[in-house]
Amino acid sequence: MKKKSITIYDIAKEANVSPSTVSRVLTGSAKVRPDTLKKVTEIMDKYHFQPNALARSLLYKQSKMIGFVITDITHSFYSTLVLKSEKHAVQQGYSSFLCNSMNDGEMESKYLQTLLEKQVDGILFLGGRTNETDVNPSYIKEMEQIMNRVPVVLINGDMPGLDSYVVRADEEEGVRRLIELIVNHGHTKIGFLGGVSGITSMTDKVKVYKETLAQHKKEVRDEWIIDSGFTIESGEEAALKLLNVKERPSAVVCVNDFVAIGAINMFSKFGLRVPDDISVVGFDDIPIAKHFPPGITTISQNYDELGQTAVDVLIDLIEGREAKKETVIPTKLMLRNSCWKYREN
Amino acid sequence: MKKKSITIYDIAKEANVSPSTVSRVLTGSAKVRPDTLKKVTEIMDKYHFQPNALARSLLYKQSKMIGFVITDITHSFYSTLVLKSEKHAVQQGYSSFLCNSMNDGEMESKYLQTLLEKQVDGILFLGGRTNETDVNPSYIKEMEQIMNRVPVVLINGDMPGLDSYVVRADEEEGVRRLIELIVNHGHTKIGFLGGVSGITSMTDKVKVYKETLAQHKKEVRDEWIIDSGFTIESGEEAALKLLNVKERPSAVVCVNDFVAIGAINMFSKFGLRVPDDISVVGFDDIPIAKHFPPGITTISQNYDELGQTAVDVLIDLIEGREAKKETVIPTKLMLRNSCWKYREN
DNA sequence: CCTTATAATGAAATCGATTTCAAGAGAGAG
DNA sequence: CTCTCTCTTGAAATCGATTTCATTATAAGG
Repeated sequence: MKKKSITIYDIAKEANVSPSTVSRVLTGSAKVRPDTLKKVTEIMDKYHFQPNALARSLLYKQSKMIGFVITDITHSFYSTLVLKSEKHAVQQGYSSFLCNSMNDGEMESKYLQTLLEKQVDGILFLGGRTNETDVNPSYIKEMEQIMNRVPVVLINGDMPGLDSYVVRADEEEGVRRLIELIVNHGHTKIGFLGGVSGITSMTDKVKVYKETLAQHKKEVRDEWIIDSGFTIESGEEAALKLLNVKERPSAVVCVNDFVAIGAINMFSKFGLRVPDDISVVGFDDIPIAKHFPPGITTISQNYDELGQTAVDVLIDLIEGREAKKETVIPTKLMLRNSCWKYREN
Repeated sequence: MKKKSITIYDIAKEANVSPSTVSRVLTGSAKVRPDTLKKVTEIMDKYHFQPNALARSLLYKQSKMIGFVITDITHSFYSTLVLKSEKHAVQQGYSSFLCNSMNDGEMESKYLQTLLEKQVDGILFLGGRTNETDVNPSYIKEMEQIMNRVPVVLINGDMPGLDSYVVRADEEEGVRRLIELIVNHGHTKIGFLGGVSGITSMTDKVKVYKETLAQHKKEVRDEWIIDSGFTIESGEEAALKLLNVKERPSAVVCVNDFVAIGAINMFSKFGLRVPDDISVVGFDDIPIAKHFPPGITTISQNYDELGQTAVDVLIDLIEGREAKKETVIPTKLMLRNSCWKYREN
C-alpha cells in the first residue's frame, strides 16, 4: 500500500529552496525571509504536508511515545485509569501505545520488547506487572534491564524486589474508612470477600482489615475471609461459601466492586436482601457501582489524580527531572445504600 | 533521560565486523559464517541489543503501527472491542496507538494528525467518527485526505458522504429479533428508549423498530420513542419521560444496555418491576448485562469476530490486498430475564 | 600449486528531518 | 563606489538499520 508521502525534499524542490530552509519553516528554528516563508508555507498547505515523526525521533532520540501496560482494558477500573492517563499524556504531547497483557506473562514480555524496539520514552504499568515470580523467576532481571533503558512508573501496583516509581491510591485508608463505617453502623461480625492470596491488592487490604477490626475490638475469624478472585463470578462464589459458614457476618467488605456485585446477586438469590439483611461494601467506585441496586457504598480511587500524577512522574523522569519514588493519592468514601445499620434477625 | 542505547555499530565494532554483517545476523537476510554468527550473537545478547524499529520503519516506509480512534474507552462496548481488536493486531505484528476522542471533534483532528505524523500504517475507527458535519463541515475533506494517505476501516459506524470500509454488526437483524421476541410474548405496545436523533446507531435501529412493528401490525406511536442519549443517566431520563405518557407501553427496546440499566432503575424507583410490570431489552451485551438484575435480555455483537474481521480488513488494505467494502457480522440474541410475557395490570 | 568459482564480508547509499558551518546576498556606512 | 557587517540560505553530516554492489577470502578442481 506504501503510498509515497510528501517529504521536505519535495517541498524544497517545488519551492526552489533547500530542505534546510523548509525545515526552518517547519520548526521556526531560524528566520526565513517573509516571501520565502510564504512560498514554502503555501506549498506545504497545498500538499497537506506532514513531517515524518519517525525521522525526527530517530535524530532526537526521543519518540514522544509512551507504553501503557494493562492487564485487562475491559475492567472499568483500568479503562477509567487509561482514559485519564492517556488524556493527560496527550496534553503533554505524548502518544500512547496500548498493551493488554491479559495476565499472560509471556505476552507481557513480548509487549515490553516491542515497546523498547519502538523506542518508547517511558512505560506506565497499570496495576503492576503480572506477578509471576514463581513461574518465571527471571522477570526481575528482565524488568531491571527494562528500567535501565527507559523510565517506568507503576499505578497501584508493586514489583517485589524492584526499586520502582509508584503512584498509588491510599488503599489502607480506604479499607479503614469502610470498616469504621460498618462498625459505626453497629455490626460486629464483618467478613472479607474476594481477591487472591498472594496478590498485593488483596493481602494489603486484608492486613488493614484485620488491624482495624482489632483496634475496634471486633472479632477476626479466618472463615470470614474468603479469597476467590476479582471478578463478578468470584464474588458469587465467595458469597456462596460465606453462606455455608455457621455464624454468618452481618456485613462484608469486598476486594472490589465486581466482587461486591457478585456477592449482592448471590445473597439475593438466597433471599438475603442488601442492605436489610446483610451489608456489602465494595472498592474502586467503578461507574456501575452507583447504579447497581441498591447503590454500592465504596471507595473512589480518584482516577483523575492517579492518572495525571503517574503521567507527570513519568514525564518528569523522561525529561530528566527528579521525581518522588512513591506518591500516595487519598481516596474518597462514596456513601450509598448497600451498607446500613445492623439489625438483629 | 536519553540513555544512549546500543546500535548495530556498537555491536559491529566489538565484533570486528561491519554493520552490514550485524544486520545480516539480525534479519537472516543472507548467510554469515557460523563463527561470525556466534560471535555477533553473543555480543548482542551480552548487551541485550534491540534493533531500533524507528530506523527500520523509516527505511521500509511502514511502521507496523495502527491507530485506534475511540470515542470513550470506558464504555464497556468499546473497551471489549478494543481488547479483541488489539489482541488480533498484535498477533499480526502490529502495535496499537490509543486515541480517546471523547466525542470532541477538534481533539479527534489533532489525534488524526499525530497518527499520520507518527506514520501509522492504518487507522481503525471504533464507532465511526464523531458526527459533527453541522459543526465542522470540513471534516469530510479532512477524512478524504486521511483516507488518501492510509487505509481506514470503521467498526459499527459510518461516515456520511465518504466511501469507507466498514465492518459492522447486523444491528437490523438484532432489533428485529428483539421486537419479535417481545411480540411473541404478547406485548402490543412497545416503546423505544435512548439514542440521539441524527446519530446513525439510533436512527437505523428506530427505522427497523418501526418496520418490524408495522409488519406485525403493531401500533407505532411517536410518543413511545424517546431519545435522550446513550448513558445510564439518559436511560433514567427516558424512562421518566415514558412514565408520563398516558398509555404506557408494556415493553421497551433500549438503544443499548446502559440505557436499559437506567430505565430498569427508574422503573423500579416508581414501583414498576422488570419484567413483571414492564419488559426491557437492551443491546450490545456488555459484561454487566448478564449480572444486572434481573439479567438483561439483549443482543450480543460478537466482539471477537467484529474486532478480528476489522483488523484483518485493515491489514489486507495495508499490505495491498483486496478487501470487501462492507462486512456484516451476525448478532446473537441473549435470552435473560428482563423480558417476559405480557400481563394485564 | 595455481586457477576459477563460490561464499562471506565491507563500503556506501538510502529513508526524512534537523543542525552546524560556511558561503552568498544585501544593506548601510564611510 | 567600495568595504564591512548582518541576514538568509545551502551543503553536508547525523540518527540506526538495511541493501546493493563490489571486493576479498575461501574452497574446489585441474
